[in-house]
Amino acid sequence: MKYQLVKQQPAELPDFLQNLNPEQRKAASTTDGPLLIIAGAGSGKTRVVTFRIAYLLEKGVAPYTILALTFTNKAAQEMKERISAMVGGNTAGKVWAGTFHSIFARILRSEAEHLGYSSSFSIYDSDDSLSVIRSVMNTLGISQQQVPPQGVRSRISGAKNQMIGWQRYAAEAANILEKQTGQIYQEYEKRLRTNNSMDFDDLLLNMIVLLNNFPDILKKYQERFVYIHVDEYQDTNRAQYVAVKLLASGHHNLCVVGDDAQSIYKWRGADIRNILDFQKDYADASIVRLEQNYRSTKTILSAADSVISNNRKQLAKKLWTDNPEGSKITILPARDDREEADMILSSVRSEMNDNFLTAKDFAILYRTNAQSQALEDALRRANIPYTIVGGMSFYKRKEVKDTIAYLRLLVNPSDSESVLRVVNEPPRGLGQTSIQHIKTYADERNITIFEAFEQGQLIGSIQKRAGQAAENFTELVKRFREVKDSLPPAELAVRFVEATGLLKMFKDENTEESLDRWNNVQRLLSNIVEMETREENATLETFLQQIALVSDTDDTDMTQNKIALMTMHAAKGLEFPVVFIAGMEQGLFPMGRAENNPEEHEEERRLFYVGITRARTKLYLSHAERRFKFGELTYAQPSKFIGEISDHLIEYKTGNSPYQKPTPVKQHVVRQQEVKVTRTPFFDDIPQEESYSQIPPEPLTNLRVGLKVRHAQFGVGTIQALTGEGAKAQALVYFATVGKKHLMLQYAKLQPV
DNA sequence: TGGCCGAACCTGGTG
DNA sequence: GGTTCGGCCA
Repeated sequence: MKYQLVKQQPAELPDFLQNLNPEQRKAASTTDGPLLIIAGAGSGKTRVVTFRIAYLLEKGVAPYTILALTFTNKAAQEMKERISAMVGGNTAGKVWAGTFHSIFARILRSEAEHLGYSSSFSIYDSDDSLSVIRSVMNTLGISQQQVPPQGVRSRISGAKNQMIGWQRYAAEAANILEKQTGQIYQEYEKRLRTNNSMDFDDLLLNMIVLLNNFPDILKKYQERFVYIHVDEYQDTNRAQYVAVKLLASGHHNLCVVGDDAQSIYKWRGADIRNILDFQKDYADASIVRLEQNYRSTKTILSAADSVISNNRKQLAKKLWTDNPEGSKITILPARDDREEADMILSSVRSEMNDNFLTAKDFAILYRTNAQSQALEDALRRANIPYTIVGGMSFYKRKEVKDTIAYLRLLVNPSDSESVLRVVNEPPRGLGQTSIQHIKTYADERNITIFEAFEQGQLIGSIQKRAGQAAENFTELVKRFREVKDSLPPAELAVRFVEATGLLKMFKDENTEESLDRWNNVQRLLSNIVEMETREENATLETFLQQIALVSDTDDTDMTQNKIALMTMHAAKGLEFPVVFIAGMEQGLFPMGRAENNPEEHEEERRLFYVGITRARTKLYLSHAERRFKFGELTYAQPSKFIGEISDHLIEYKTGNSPYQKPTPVKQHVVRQQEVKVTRTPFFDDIPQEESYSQIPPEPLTNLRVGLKVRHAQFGVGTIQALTGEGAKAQALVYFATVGKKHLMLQYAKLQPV
């Protein structure tokens, strides 16, 4: 069988393709024409795509004619690194590999004039969009109580992802809410235009407008991108689908990779039909199925399979593995979120000791970011290193956003959002009233806010002092705009931010919080310095574009020896030896609102499938009888998803918690399955501190499992386990030279390295 | 104008 | 539990 396949393939296939299995090899070497790779979880998808690109490069294809689109920066990063490792950084660096948003932003940046933007357009993130929407609603006199701005934003974004403009949206509006949304949508678009700004959705939409309206440009990019790859194709939305189709209709060499079972982004417009209908769209498409899983044990894979088989819509495929049976899936039933965290930690501890694992071998996954709190507390108390992927983003902090807004002012004078954001930060004596008058003044004369500020003293409706303050502000910005191109970006940014008084304000306030903010601003500024050393022709514009498109999911360093905490969404594409999925409860996972909606319910199930298949050797599922939500104690039943896993794959860890069952809480307000009480009664009843912790105390040394240490005789090794106390304390250390050694700490004198 | 306080929202996930 | 917004007062 193997022989025959080798014979079928032309002999000139490079050696490195021999490292792939027959299907993988077929996928990597089928370079011409449309190709659909259905890649099950853990089937070596990224490997195949990178091998394919390496193969193309090997064949002499020019790197800058290869386009690879991903959804996350992380995926793009990984792809670039792997290609680099195979063909060298020089060639790899020229491949167009990046997220849809970043690649399109790059193209739009250079073609901006065609669309009536300047190339220094700002990119608004969802918070920026939201504040524009709020401001629009104020102008239109639409109450934010009656019409939640968040909902407006998601409806507008949804429309944009379906490529529905405000005209059509307004025309098709079926109820008052949609009519109002249409109104806001129209004004919102106008604002972004005059601000010379695009939101995330515009990056996709404007790309399509560009390709549709300018045949020359379409031709240019169709010719440039000879080989196009799209990762996670099941997650593409309408706009992405159309853009890809336009680009690929030149050379028809479109390779899409995806797994319908891992489609978890319907809520942001992903259309699963894009992958289901690929063969209809591209009649001559080849299809390759990657069904061998190299990641997980048979147990984990069967569990994933038994869960996903409850979904109806699926592409035919059957994952299998040669990996061992592995141990059963362990359920951790906890009384509350705190005990859940402790049970997870004690499992971490015993896995570390029994199987010589270190922190980086573990991931704790959850449905909502809010769940990280209890887990973090426990990890901190136990002194176990951890890292949070995603969550409250550094770039979403107020002080960081303010700094970014200041920097945007230097490059994009039309960006009124940014002007208004920082004009009184630090306080410059320009309150809401004055600003409202200046806005009116600007509207009447059809000038930008910034221009109105420049004429501050001429504005009759505001006080002299406010007018002066407005002018001073513009002077400050203009002073730095003038020197913008003669200073290196980092120096420009540092001096400008210094001059704004933002840093001084935080210093003067001198509270823990304000110093923290000061630090964050410094951290952002040092990012510019870093970029400057990394890229030769770095400008403030490129910096702003880069940070507009990064999320915190991306810049977490997963190589550090830390336990990773993240949502299951953020975990897609990753794998860990041991995975915990926390919060397996009805109403939390699956989420409450998915309960009565079959489609959403199936999406939740696919998310669970993604979560399960992150695990290589061991999976734990935990649930709590009650947990804090919005500062309130809520009760829930274990998730029905647990019941979808075949019984023989599961074992229960019995609740052997030494702490006493708390006295029943008084005054329940019962609604369906949930019981809510206020926080106080429950916590007053039980001792606050570690009395019920199952975690053994930390050894009193600076040594930790996972730590690299030097031994006089054996050299450098890694601590696999620590046992005993005082004079009996022992470490199990793995040395590259001599293998595992049990060492008495009082004699061995291990030095951390 | 700006600071303080309570109310109301939030948390469903990403670029 | 945190954050943001709006109202009230100095």
